[in-house]
Amino acid sequence: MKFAPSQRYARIYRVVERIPRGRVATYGQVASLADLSGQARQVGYALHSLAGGAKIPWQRVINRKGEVSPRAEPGMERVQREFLQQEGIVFDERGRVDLARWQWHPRSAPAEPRPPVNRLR
DNA sequence: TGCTTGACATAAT
DNA sequence: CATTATGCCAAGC
Repeated sequence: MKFAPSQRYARIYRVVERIPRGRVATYGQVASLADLSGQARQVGYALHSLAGGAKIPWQRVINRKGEVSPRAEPGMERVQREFLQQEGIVFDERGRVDLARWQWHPRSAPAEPRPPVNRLR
């Protein structure tokens, strides 16, 4: 499905807003949920254009490897990690999040292949 | 207008 | 694992 540029960002923001506290989603996942599958890059671009005053929980979107994506401003990367840690998300010694454990799985989402969930902690 | 970049993802090597 | 190539498309120059 293709959408007008103006609607693309709106759809992305709508999805990101639904990510609950203490969970994360990947760029590709957000793209899919916004009916923009395959356009993960646009998600990052959309969030980049916020980077400031918005009420959108941009910090909950990370990349597929479970890491906070590197930015132009190195400081922001650290800020994002701290935000997530405040929400209770745990980073391993390599600075990565275990997606199997922390990734958001919306119930109404179209089936997406995911690894078995380890409910330890 | 056309070319290059970039908060990405995936498959191939 | 890491590197490379390709698809995506909005912004910036």
